[in-house]
Amino acid sequence: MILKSQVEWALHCCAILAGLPKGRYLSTKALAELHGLPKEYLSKALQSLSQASLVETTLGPSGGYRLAKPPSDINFLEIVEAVEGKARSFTCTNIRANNPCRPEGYCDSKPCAVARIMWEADEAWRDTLRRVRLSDLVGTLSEEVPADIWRSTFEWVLKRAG
Amino acid sequence: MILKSQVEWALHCCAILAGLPKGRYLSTKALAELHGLPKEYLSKALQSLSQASLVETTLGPSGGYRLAKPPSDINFLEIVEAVEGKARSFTCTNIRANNPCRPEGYCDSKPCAVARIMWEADEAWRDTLRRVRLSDLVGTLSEEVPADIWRSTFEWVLKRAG
DNA sequence: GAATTAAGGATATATCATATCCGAAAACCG
DNA sequence: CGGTTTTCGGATATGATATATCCTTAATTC
Ligand code: FES
Ligand code: FES
Repeated sequence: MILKSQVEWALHCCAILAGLPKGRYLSTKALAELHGLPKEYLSKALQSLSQASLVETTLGPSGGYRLAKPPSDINFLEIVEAVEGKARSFTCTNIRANNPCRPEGYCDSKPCAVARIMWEADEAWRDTLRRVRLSDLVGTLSEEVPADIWRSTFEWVLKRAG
Repeated sequence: MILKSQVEWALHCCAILAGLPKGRYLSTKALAELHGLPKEYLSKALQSLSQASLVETTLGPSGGYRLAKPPSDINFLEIVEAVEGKARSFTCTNIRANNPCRPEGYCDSKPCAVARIMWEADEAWRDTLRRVRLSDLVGTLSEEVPADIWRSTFEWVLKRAG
């Protein structure tokens, strides 16, 4: 069970977009160059964010992506689910129904106890991600990333933002 | 990100093994038949449990598997990790290092804030699984599974336990 | 000695992640 | 208007992993 690398890409891209001045857009090309990623494939991740209404786009030169909501209104789970899907990590194939001792046509009233526990763990994972806002991440990064790198990065970004 | 179906198989098999009388073994063949699973492939999952020292085996006719510890000493996480591996679900490929604004040879002092949050969520998932013991599962099942099915299942099992 | 079993290696297949390419439509710019 | 730049979606190729089967070996029972 391994998350796709798109998750890392999407989260980092959102962190950059969160630092854009109001109304400006940043292109896939710039985001790919900044993170050293394949432009075409990163584009798929950004499309997922777009379909989830987390980012807005505009076409043409000076086009690209910007956040659709303020960073304090976006949490980690939304971003992760946008690229990874909302499906639970554990899927029950109902193997208990294969028990030869069951009466013919017996129907379970509840989901299996095993599945319920696995889903509870899944929910704990989602809860943790739901509690972290994109603005929290930006706050942490601005403290931890050395000031000169932080500043020059956004200079680099602004030079390319349409 | 999806767990393998072996996880469901392993958990259900452990629940059955937990109900075996002390010292008895149950074969792969019986476990596969009881759950309607491919014997050869289920065998791989049981081998994983064996390598994790969760179950013990013996060869020959009347051989098979039994728990290596009492059900109250085995938690869900041990079983899940035995078949699924202990690797974290999020892997950081350190894309921040590709930032062209970084000074040559700059070295990060901490793991990336993004990765730390994803790992925290992963840990919440593991914590939930760690807190549920195999004996808890057996307790729940014995309450929820209709008494006649529960009883006839273990009669079925005992008939095949070596 | 014959039958049964777990263990492990080799292999085949299906599904999914990763990656690239192309054409269409929209926006900007001269 | 025409050329350029951009997102978007579809098609396709490749690699890794999950799923599944087969076969050999060694241990155990009878
Ligand atoms: S039958 Fe699917 S988890 Fe129990
Ligand atoms: S560089 Fe990997 S999560 Fe930030």
